[in-house]
Amino acid sequence: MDNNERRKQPLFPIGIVKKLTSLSARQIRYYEEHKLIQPTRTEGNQRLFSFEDVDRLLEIKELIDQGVNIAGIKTVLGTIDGTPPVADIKEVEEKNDLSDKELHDLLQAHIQEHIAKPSMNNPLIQGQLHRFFRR
DNA sequence: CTTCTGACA
DNA sequence: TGTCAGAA
Repeated sequence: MDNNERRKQPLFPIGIVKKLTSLSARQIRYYEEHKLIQPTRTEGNQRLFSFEDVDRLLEIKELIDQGVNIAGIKTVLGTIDGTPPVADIKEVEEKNDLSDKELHDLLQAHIQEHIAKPSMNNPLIQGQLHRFFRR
């Protein structure tokens, strides 16, 4: 059993994750709905999070604290089921109040043309995010 | 007692 | 996002 496997092991319930991330259960469930994380379930339908999930939630929290909204977070971290991180977001510079879908579609179109490096934490991205994805 | 889903004075 | 209800 390698370390990567350990990181994916479903281990803790939402109560523990709340303490580990300082996020509310409401937020944690909300981020799951938006495919930012993918905790497994127990037989009783209870969520079980892995170290990997906690790490992602920590990254999400950082962005939330920086004032980045869901759309912005998806742009930086990408979703669990596909959407990779994006780098260039100049295209949305003027548009500041896009809905998640509009922004998603706009970014997807952009990705088609300028295939960017899926960097988990591109300094250039984070530096501009607060300007384009302010709540 | 803890967590889950759905809903909104 | 918080919080309440009703169920598991």
